[in-house]
Parts: sequence; C-alpha cells; structure tokens
Amino acid sequence: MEFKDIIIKWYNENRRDLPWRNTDDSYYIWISEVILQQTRVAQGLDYYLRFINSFPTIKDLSEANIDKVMKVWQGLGYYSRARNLHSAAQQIMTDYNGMLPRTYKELLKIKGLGPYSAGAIASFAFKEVVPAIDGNVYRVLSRVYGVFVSQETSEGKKEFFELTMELIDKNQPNVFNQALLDFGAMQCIPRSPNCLACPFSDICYAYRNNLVNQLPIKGKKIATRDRFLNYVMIRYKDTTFIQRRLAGDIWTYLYEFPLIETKSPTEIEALIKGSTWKELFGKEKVKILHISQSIKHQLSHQTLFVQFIIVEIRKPTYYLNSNFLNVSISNLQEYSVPKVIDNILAAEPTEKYFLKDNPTQ
DNA sequence: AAGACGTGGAC
DNA sequence: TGTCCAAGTCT
Repeated sequence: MEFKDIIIKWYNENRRDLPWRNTDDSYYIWISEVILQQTRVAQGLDYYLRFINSFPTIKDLSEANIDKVMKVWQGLGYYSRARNLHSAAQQIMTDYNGMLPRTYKELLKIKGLGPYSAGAIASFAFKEVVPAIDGNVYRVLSRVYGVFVSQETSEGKKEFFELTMELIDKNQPNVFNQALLDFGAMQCIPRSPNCLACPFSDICYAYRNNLVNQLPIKGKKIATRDRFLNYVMIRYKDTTFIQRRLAGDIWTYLYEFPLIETKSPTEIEALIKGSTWKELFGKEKVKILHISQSIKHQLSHQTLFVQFIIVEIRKPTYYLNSNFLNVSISNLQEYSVPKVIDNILAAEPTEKYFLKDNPTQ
C-alpha cells in the first residue's frame, strides 16, 4: 500500500467526529480553521459553536460590532484572529460578492489565512489538490521520511510542500489532508507516541533509526520578559472606568482598567507618587478600598505580574472622563477583557466594593 | 527573517 | 515548577 492508502485507512478507522467536518459550508470551515490555529480541538470546540451561533453567516459577521466579535473570542487568545475575521468578512462582502473565494491562491489574499489555512479550506471545502501543512504534518512527514531540515526555514517549507504534493491523494485531497492532521494529532504525537501500534512502523525512518524523539527538528526557543501591570479599578458610584487597548501590544482591542505599568514590582505609595496616578486623579481625593495579591500570568513570551488596586472617588477628573469609558459595574461583563482580568474578577468578589450598602461608603 | 502574538493541558 | 507546544499568521 502507498502512503496515502495507509493513512486514509487509518483515518477511516480512527477519525474524530467534529462539527466542522459535518458541513460543506466554506464559511463554517473557514471559522473552524482560524479558531484551530495554534489551538487544540478541546480548547476551540466551544468557541466554534458559540461563534457560528452568534454569527451564522459571513454577512452577519461583517455587520457585527467588533466589540461583540471580541467578546465571543474572549479567552481564546491570539486576538488578531478575531479582528482579522471581522475585517475579512467585510472584505468578502465588498470584494468577493459575499462568498469566500474558492482557490488556494485567492484564499491566501484573505486576512488571517496563510499557507496552512488556505490549503485546508481549499482542500476541505473545494477539493482542490493542495497541501494543508501544519505542525502535525511536519511531525509525521519528518519522522516517516527522515526530513531533517527545520520547517521554519524557507528551504524546509519548500521541501515539505513538495513532499506532500507527491504523497497527496489527488482524487480525495480533502480526506488525505484531514487524515494526515488526525494522524499527527492522535497517533504520531509529539511525546511518547505509541510506535508499536503505528501502521508506518515498518517504514518509518525515525522509528527504525531510534530518532523519534529527535524529529521534527525544532527551532530555538524564545526568551520571555517580565511585565508588571497595576490595574486601578475605580469605584465612582456604581460605575467604573475602562479603556480599549490599542494596536502594537498584547490584547489589542480588549478592554482593561486604567493601567500603571512598571518595570519592577511597585508599592502603592510609589504608584501614587507617579505621573499616571496624578493624571488619572489630579487633586481629587482617592480612597484605597483594596489591593489584591499579585497574580502571575504566563503568556507565550511574557511573564505578567498583575495587581488590582480598587479605589473610590467622589468626582472623576476631566482626564478620566475624556480618556476612559464610564460603565456601570453591572454592565462590565459586556466588554471583552484579557483572561487574567476575567480570572481576577471571577476570583475576587470585586462587586462588593460597589454595593450601595458597602460599609466603607 | 525573526520576533510578536494567548491560553491551557500534559508531564 | 518549569517546559513544551497546539489545525499559524503578521510585520
């Protein structure tokens, strides 16, 4: 049996039943592919269901408020995906007559779709004979065929693309590509794969040469830096102040409380003396209600130390009113916030500082 | 071309 | 506890 026959046979016996595989609608396949970028099925499944329920068509998505889209995406990470989906939907309405383009080449022009996703959509939805090469495919092919060039180099990308084109089943590229994905995700897994139960064990280069743990060749790891985020949750009557994060940093378009970022852990006394505090509050009286513990939150290449300072004011400054959104505490949940803020709001009963009968009032 | 961009599960 | 890394893309 050829490679394609073995992997498709394995797929027919082991495939996962996933909602985006029970549809031919390219919109749903598109959404699923974007959600699954760098994201496990278990993590993305609920988001997929909520997303297509909230935005059933491209038109719905294109007409939706970006804040609503971000709210549905809240907690999933890599938020540029949600922004790109939204703007791509508008791009498709104006430039593509409301229909997702049907070829790999045209799909590459859609915001948020790179070589993998364009190949996945082109093959899954439109049966185009084109590879859909992701981390799973790199891993399977590098092991079975002993490919030692890193996938991150342009040389490696070319080599894997050509190898996949040789192996692909031209009569059913959709089944072949999905089979390769599932095989990598379920059988040829990164650590401790069960090679004894593998249909390729007799031909697998890595298994025969005891190199399963050395392949695929992985790039260098990235350095992480520390950041210290001091959030000032302001109580003004039954409202608080938030702002939307701008582009150029983490969490673009998510909301957050007034932020004082420092280069090192900083005591409240120092924060009060700083310029941001003076900007926020001017000469108004500020009553400290609560200071939370510092929460450590790990991003892919930043270690965040996040602290909440809950304060009460009698009168907002002009600066506060003009630079922040004044929202009722009961409406706070309508706004998309980073996971770490959501976690703190859930863990600490912050609302109690906003209750009318609060003894501190 | 290399670094930025989230989060959570597994070991 | 720390490290890896998962259906990648963008700049």
